[in-house]
Amino acid sequence: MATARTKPTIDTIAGECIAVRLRMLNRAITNIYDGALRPLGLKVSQMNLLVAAGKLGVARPAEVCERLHLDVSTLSRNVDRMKASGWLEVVSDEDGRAQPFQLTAEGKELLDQALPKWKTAQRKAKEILGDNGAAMLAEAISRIPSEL
Amino acid sequence: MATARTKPTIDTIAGECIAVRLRMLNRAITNIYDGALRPLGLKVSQMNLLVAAGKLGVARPAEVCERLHLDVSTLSRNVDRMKASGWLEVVSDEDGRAQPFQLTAEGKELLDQALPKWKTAQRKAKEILGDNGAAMLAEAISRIPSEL
DNA sequence: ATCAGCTAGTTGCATATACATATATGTAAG
DNA sequence: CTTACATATATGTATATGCAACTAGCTGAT
Repeated sequence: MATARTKPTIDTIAGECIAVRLRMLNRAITNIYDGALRPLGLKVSQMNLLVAAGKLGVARPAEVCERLHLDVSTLSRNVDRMKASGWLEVVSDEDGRAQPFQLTAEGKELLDQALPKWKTAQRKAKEILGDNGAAMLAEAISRIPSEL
Repeated sequence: MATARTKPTIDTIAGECIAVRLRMLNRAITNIYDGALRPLGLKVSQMNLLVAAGKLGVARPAEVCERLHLDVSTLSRNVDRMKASGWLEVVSDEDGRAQPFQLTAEGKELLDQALPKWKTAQRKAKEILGDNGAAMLAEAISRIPSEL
């Protein structure tokens, strides 16, 4: 049953686990942005994709996934919903397998409307993370091993 | 259409958004732990609850949620699955509304088996976050406003 | 021209997450 | 005691996430 060993196991993980803390912080921060964006019917995960599409102009799913460390199947369905909302549209491509997408005019407008809401959330997030925290995030991301 | 304003909006959010970065890091780190724990049929979110239950002895859902900044409805269903797996069990309580839970012997054993897998993942996570990053997480969490 | 293998996305399945709402129980005011 | 309110948890609905398996289209070697 190994019960005797369990207590130290619990203490070790509870006291040190990075995943537990990072996930907790992620929930709290995500809720702040989602709350701010809710009047627009937009979630921060979706705003993220609007920005990525805007940044790339024509966005290839595989490229977006690599940049965002996001599974392609996740992106596929998130893009579906956003196409249904009229914020993204597929662009035709030589390669018959490709499904590159871009912002629609509606998507652009939504992004502009999101900016003030985002600023409010961003300010709150900065209060929690501090300047060090924000800088650390960027550094840590640069150290994520690229897939394979 | 506000298209002229869209470009600066995109650049501002893409360059600075804390949520985008935190969520990206969260995905990457969560995948590391989930990958390490997969042979046990355990996810890091569930390990988190095993540890919380172990730490509290008898865990009241509301208390767990407050500590972990987790919605009660989320916890409710996560605990359901873990009861079904035989890792958690409900404890009887005076208050008829309460559904406090605790680790089963099986849950304790699973935690012990998880420890070496966790250590592997924790080492990889530390390489990404660094000591500063790990310390920052704890500080940031302490600054999350309590609900209400 | 063909077939084997690679690449790009999608679909099946399961879990995690949260808001809104519902249910059940406890508690206090009268 | 009954009613009104508060508390603890569960349920309805929707999105996000990732692994496995699948489909469709491209490419190169024979």
